[in-house]
Amino acid sequence: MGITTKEIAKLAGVSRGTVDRVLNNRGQVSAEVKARILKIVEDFKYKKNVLASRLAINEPVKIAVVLPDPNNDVFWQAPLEGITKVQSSMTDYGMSLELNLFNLFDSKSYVFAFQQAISSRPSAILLAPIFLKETLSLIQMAEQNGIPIVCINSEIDSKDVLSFIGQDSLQSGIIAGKLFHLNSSVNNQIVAITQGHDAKNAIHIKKKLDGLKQYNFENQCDFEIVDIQVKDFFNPGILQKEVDLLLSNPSNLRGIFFTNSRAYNMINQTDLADRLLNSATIIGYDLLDQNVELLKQQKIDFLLHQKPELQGYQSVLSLFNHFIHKKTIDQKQYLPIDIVVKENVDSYLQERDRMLEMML
Amino acid sequence: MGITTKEIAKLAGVSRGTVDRVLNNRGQVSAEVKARILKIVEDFKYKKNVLASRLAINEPVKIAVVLPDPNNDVFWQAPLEGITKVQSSMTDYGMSLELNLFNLFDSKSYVFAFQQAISSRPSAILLAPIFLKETLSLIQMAEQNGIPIVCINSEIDSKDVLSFIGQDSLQSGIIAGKLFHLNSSVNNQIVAITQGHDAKNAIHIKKKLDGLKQYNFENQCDFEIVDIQVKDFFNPGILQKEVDLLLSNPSNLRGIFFTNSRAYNMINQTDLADRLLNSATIIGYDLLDQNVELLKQQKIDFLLHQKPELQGYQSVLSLFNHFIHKKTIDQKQYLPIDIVVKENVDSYLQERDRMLEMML
DNA sequence: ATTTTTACTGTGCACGTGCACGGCAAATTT
DNA sequence: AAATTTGCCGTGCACGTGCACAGTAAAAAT
Repeated sequence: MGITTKEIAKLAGVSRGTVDRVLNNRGQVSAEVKARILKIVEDFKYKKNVLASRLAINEPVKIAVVLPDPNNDVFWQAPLEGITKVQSSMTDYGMSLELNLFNLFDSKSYVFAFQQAISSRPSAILLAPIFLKETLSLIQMAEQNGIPIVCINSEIDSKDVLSFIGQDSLQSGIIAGKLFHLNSSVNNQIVAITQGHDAKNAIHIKKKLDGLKQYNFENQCDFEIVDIQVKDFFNPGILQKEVDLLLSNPSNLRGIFFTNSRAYNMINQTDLADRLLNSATIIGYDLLDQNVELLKQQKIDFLLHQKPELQGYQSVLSLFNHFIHKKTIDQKQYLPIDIVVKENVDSYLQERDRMLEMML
Repeated sequence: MGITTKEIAKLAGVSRGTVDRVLNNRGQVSAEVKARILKIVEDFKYKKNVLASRLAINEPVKIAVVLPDPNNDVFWQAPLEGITKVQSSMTDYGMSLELNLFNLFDSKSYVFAFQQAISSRPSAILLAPIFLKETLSLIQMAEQNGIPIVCINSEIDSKDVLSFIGQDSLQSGIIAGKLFHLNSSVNNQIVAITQGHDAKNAIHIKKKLDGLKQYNFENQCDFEIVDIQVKDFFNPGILQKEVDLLLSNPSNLRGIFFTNSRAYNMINQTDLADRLLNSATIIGYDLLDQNVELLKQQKIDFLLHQKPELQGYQSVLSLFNHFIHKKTIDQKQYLPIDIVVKENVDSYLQERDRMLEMML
């Protein structure tokens, strides 16, 4: 295969130890010998054997994972699966994960989980920065302890973040606008439905709305975009009341934009779909089982896929490249914005399942 | 991290060699000792360290790659990049690639490349089965030599194929139908443009057409679907003549479906786009530079992305899992059918570039 | 002139697994 | 009873790299 340090040593007429010092910049080598060795390295395109290297180092890299508990919100099961599935292969390379789950609806538990993570002195923290305010100071704390942070799903503008892995939310809103635009109905009212809780904390949700408005503006669509904030997505009564309000006036409705992954809640717990009868375009997020079911029933027209498993996988892989392969990793890793319809949803589901199996 | 064979040996009161014989089913171990060892393996959930294992085996796995030369058709550059980029990481694991490129338009060179591949006695062959007739007997020949085959891009129905990695072409045609359907124009003529050369050999192109027709039928769209076979996609004169023919009669044109990746050829070398002025939906395949440019100029409305780099990457990864990790791999690995529009094309391009960097 | 420092370079063990070889009793054959 | 075979087990080297330690000259200091 490739040339080894031993062979380099023989060619250079020195011992392997000397070659090793040159390769790892550990000094203590005369200029001429160093040059001679580097020449050989160049000529024979020496690449270090990562297997042997990791085997020799044998010092574990611990990653602290700070994510919402999937028991509070199914969405977070996917990233977690992506992360844990890849774990088994990583242990060979000396990477281990430590989970610190928190309650999505309790900022206290968020802070606690984060502090717990820091105090375990990990090599890095893998974070879903749900609570905006609390996050910034916590990130600084990690920074002071020299612990790099990788964020997934929600984008945080901080230079102390090693990398963000997730979707470009603005662009995703723009796509939503485009999809509403494809429908050549004369109606021009678009209702964007947000969860009250999100509106406060999650900037990425706000960006989705901005994107929608931006598309509207740039393409002179003349859509009338109505923001609706629903306090409790799990309360059927409240949801039904919102639906009644929505459909009360003579219908000018062109589409509904669910900004989070809980479209299924409103559609399944109200008579929304029955009363609309495909007269409006419905767009939601994420391939949760219930959303997929509604997509196949044509009660949802488009799902925007955020590839949450891939977010988990890719974040771990990035840290792997950073720590093991010493590669530089991109500060922003925007995942593709997949447009999922009834006809291609199965292909995405298959990909997801296979990905979780194949992961190296 | 995990328990090692040495530790198992100590716990079982035997030497590491004995543990090794049990783990690798090499016999020569008394039943009681074997049971004792397996018990410990169970209890401590022993997992072999793949790094050390590969390092010790040190026997290369050679993969022969039989693909069209990208110089004949740009499309094939992408799979090749996916394959070669991952190569560097694979060498550590003892996998090496041997390229056998052939001329896309010359079946002789295809047969030659394949035979060349077989005679190099590789562990497996990675194949783009372009020429249908020739392929079947060649596959049998490989089978007789005990060389497994993985196919990409074009699906071959043969049980002698270890795995197919590519798109579900039928489903992809269905998606095209859906996209034409979104446009609520009254026009109902859809023109499918195929390259004469493809029509003869490539079953996956035929399947795309079948998919389009199937959508039309199942959703009672009443589209009039017209097949056009263009002999030479690289001859501007012929292309222009086809366009003139196409736009001669009073326009009932709803959309144009380019079944291969060469939409850019007809659009750039004729006045098609100027005369249509967005009155018809244009669908093409693949994110070639020129196609992307046309998408951004709104001269193409949708591109169906086949993720060719991923095809290359995933096929090598599958072989990796098969040979190194001894995993079973799926016989059909359908990639997702990505719907690419002006607004999300950049996200796909970014993903592509990043993928080629990140590959483990 | 002897010791100490400096500037290098070589040696050897470790990481975990694969595998060839050798050893050593007990069972079997001559 | 001696020789051979069989079944079972341990030892030791290899893979390629990291790293601690020892070693060896020449240069500098005493």
